[in-house]
Amino acid sequence: MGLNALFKALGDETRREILRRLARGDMAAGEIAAAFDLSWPTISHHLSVLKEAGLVQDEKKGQYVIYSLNTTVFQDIAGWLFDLLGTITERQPAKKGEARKENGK
Amino acid sequence: MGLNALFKALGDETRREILRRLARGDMAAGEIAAAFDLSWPTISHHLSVLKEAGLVQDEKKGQYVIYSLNTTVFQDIAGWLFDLLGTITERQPAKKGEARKENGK
DNA sequence: TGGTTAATTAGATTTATTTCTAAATATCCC
DNA sequence: GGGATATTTAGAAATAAATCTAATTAACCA
Repeated sequence: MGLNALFKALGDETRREILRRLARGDMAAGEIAAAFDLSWPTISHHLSVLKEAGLVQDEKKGQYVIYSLNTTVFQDIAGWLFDLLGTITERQPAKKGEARKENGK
Repeated sequence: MGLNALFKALGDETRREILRRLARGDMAAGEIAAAFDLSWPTISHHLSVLKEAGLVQDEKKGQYVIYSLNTTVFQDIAGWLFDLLGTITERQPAKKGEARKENGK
């Protein structure tokens, strides 16, 4: 369920904002939490969703947990996008006014 | 909430499969429903989610409702992706082993 | 060791989402 | 018009998601 978790993770404004901040540089969990008007456990939960989706990584550094963006999964998104757009361009465009009735298989 | 609806819509396997089929060509609602092991109302609901997100369009054609992919919103996804990746490349890479402690504002 | 700071886990609550069946609406055709 | 087909709307049930407070775990420090 890679793409599912990925898109679900991205379908939340708070999580996208976390990613935007991590794009500027790595941050500790508490530093991230402080940037939002939400409780720490809530942010902690969002971070775990992002981590499950492969969008971020974490690394324990003493008493801190440093989060960083994992850019490799963006290839999955791009790949999915290209697949879909590729499929579109493959099909022959019907002539204007021509009816399509076949639905292949 | 454009991106929110967009990513949420994409976070469902059934809906992504609908998009994949529409990428091959326009289809009537019933034709789509027939391709899945789900009830018509369920598919109808998924179609409305996709429509809300701007991923598909519909057009009434006699007694049929023909759905088609709306490719323009993919620019939104690509734009969001590029923004994020752009932000990453903007930041100067820290030298190996060097600690980052600033968090900009 | 004991206190303080950092972060997560547990458990509960509220709100969304997915899915169904049944009913309603719209269009076609005779 | 009236029946048949296509699709959506209504309403309900089950599951998942977002959020909170309280409690727990982990690491530092004096």
